Amino acid sequence: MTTDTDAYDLLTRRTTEVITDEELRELAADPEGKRAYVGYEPSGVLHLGHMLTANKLLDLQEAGMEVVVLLADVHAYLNGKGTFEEIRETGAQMREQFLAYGLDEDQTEFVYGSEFQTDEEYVLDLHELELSATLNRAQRAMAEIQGDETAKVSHVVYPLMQALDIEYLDLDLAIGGLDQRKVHVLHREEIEGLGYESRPCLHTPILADLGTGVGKMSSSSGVTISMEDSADAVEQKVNNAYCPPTRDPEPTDDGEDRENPVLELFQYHVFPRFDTVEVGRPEEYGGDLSYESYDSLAADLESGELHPADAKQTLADYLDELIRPGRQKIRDGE
RNA sequence: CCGCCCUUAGCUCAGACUGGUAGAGCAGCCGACUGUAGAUCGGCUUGCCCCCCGUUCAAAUCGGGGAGGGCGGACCA
Repeated sequence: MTTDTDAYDLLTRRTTEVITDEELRELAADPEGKRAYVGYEPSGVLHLGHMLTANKLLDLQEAGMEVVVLLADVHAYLNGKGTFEEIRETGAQMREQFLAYGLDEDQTEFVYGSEFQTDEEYVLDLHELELSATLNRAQRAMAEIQGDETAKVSHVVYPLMQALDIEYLDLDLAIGGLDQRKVHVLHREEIEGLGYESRPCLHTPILADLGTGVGKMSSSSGVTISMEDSADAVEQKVNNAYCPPTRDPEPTDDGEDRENPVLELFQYHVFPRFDTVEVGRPEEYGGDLSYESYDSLAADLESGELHPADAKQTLADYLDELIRPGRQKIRDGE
């Protein structure tokens, strides 16, 4: 049994933005049976970015909400990710990996976009949106998501469909990384013109690039950690990560903001899934440590009590544990 | 449909006018230094020069054809 404030806390913890706070509090007052979703373009392997929003889904399930995972095959197709056959297939793999990661099969509804996005009613609503939304607006919403750098007509249809999905999946809440922000705002501002009600949105952070702490960790340009990675690969990637002993690294010489990706991974991936974090440390450096919260670990890293090298070794071990079931599943599937 | 511009290393581009089988910066990799990474220093890798045909002893470079990409083509100024 949870109280209202507990539910609100569960829903909003480790998010960077709530739109709007008022609407979310209303939802948190009675979350039981309410529906939330995240949409993913099926891509080969589940990586840390997917898992980050999945962690939020786990929070929502804990609060009693129903969770819908949209396997956005039509969206992926519109974004030039391959043929429908290929996309559907990777969608099925993705579903398995989400389950292996820890989503409860009985509490999670997996839906392919193509199951409803070609219904006549949907398509006609889409056309209505095309009529009311501005090209410029749709393109800006799409800018962060778009794969192909040359804008196609499909790219501008894409965010409009997302706006509609939130209605057609009968949701009470939309979840997404902060890169989905403009799409969600588009939904909120345009959907009412069709006579529907806009929904609140919750945005998770975008993890910083592992190697530099600058910009976002991108799966396309290489260094993310995915379920395909071996324990050794995880260890190597983590060990190569940028990790000054602080939560707020100095900006680069070019003035770009930097994060500490190692701490981010502790905060958003390790602590949400483990109650305590044990650091195995050689006697010569002071012996083992144990943490029950992200803050205490981060504080020790800043004070020098916890050396980055030990933090990294620990992080690699825990990430590997998170990934292991999915990795096993991938191997069994081959 | 017509016109102009672009296409060379993973990325941004130089080299083309005055043919002699290719360069820089960044990235990447390796090593040194730090009990991590970064910074710093030292070293290293990489190319169907978009494709085809032609001229030539010799073509990234010149000529022709083609492909892909970008931009433009009412009026006003």
